[in-house]
Amino acid sequence: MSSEHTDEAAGSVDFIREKINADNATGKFGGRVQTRFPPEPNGYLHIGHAKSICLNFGIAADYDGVCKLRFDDTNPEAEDQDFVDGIIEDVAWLGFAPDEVVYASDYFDQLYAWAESLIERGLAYVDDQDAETISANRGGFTTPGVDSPWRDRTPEENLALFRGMRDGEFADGEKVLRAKIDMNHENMQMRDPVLYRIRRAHHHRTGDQWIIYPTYDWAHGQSDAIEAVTHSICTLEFDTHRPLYDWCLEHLDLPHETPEQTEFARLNLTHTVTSKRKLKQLVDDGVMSGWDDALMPTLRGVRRRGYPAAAIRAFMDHIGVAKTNSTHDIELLESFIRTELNATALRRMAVLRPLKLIITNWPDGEVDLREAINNPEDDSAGVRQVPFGGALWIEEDDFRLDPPPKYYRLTPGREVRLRAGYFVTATDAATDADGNVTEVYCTYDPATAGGQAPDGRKVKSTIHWVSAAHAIDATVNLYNRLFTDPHPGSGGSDPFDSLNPEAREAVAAKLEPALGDVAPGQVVQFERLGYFAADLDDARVFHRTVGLRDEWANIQKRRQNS
RNA sequence: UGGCCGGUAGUUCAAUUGGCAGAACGCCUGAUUUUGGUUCAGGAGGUCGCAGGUUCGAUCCCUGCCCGGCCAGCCA
Repeated sequence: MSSEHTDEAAGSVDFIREKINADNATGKFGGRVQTRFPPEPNGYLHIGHAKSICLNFGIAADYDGVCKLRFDDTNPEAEDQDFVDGIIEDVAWLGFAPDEVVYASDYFDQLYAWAESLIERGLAYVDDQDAETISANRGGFTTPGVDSPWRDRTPEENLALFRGMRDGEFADGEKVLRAKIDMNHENMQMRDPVLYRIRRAHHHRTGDQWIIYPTYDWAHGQSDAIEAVTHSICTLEFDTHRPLYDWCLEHLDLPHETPEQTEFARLNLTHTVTSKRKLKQLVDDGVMSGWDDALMPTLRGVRRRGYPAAAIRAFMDHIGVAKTNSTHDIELLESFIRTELNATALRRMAVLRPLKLIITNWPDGEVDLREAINNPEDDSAGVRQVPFGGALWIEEDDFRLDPPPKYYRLTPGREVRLRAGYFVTATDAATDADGNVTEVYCTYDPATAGGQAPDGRKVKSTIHWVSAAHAIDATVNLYNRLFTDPHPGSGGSDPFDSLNPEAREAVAAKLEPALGDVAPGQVVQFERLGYFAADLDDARVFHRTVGLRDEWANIQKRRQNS
């Protein structure tokens, strides 16, 4: 069986695995473990779903069990095949292989048959009240509900009516099938919940075969039971549905042991939203170019953005699972992204805000090839040649006419290292009418080729550069927090009020020639700047995955605050 | 307003029948470094939601209260 989560550190497993261990100890499911990941195909998966995916597939792997991907497609109105295909893709991208891809709609026949059996047992009835009336008669938290006038129809009458619903004898919304439980139950879910409704909508899989569709409550537990799921793991908001989940299964003849539902807290992240509804709105409103916009917290979005699947998995492993409502700092996720990318990403040089640096004593027209290390964390990544000349692009930020305290970079009279190149000393700078630096002049020391002085003298900093004569032009998309509020929508506010107007910025960057060569989606480190992903479709576009930790930024922030 | 679920460093999670409150990320200091990155060493940071009670001893057990989340769709 497994190592990582079961025996490694007894007592440090999460409460769900603890429960599974307990079930295995009593032989409740004969030692069998089966889970499922059950998305509704009405949108694409987001980072919050990744927690559930890792949990369900992770548990199955840990216990040598089974985990299927099941589409909860009981509401045809919002669902479609594109979402199904996208979700299958996303799960695979995250690194999981479902034992099988199944659909709640596969079980429509069985679900229907079970509904008839419930009717025969006098436990369900057809209600003629309309939706508003049903809602009004449900009562409130402190007031009892009111029985429907149709609650006591005979099984025969109910059966005939239910078949009529199925056969198209009634209009949409004219009748529903309800469980007959208790209109006075303290749990609102138990006040005769709706089991079937009439909806003349085209279903992405069953087409027009059905005009009645089961509700979540009538479909979910039964689907679990049909598939022989043992541990049905869902999010906290289904907690009040658990008695209903159990009630349904209790009154049917099941092919397997009764599955048990366990709820855990969904993943929230600061400065973003993990709600399909809100993400859909961002797409519909045109704030995002699509579900796969690199700013979207969707799996497709973060993939375009360059988040490695392995880093997401490591993050999910780290945060664990509990019942405490929680919002993780998005910085924690980013630290996992950096850890993964630091080990794997090739280093390259790119200048995001180019400033011309002229080496005044460089031999006219000469081009030098400098050897640069591809990844200091990984010797096997090798080296590359980078062309060097008398005119270079350097980062605007790397030169100051008037350096603030603790500024180590280029400034008149100071010597710095050009990475893998030479030591240079700034001599002068040209400025425009507003005093902005337009060009910097320097001299280089030919004896420092490769970046080291034979006399052993040191420099305080190393800066990156790109040869002006060889630079590739590219668009680099910089991203900031999607929402300025760490908790968008907190305190009853409209989450969209805190949409960050500066969430994206595109700059015209200069890249070293080797960057002409990256594969679509490949993530590289632009030295001293961060990790950047080549766009999936356009080789001349890069997306900032995440910046490097930036101590200089911290120093400046501190100075500002003091 | 009733019920259910929660409340432990800034954040998220740990703490094996009641026994000196820990980790990760973030922050700070130092070392290393041809990335102000990485790595390494150290540091600051807690009224265990509050108040009572039981006990030699309570984050843990009991009672009351406070705060947060969820539930009154023919969404899932």
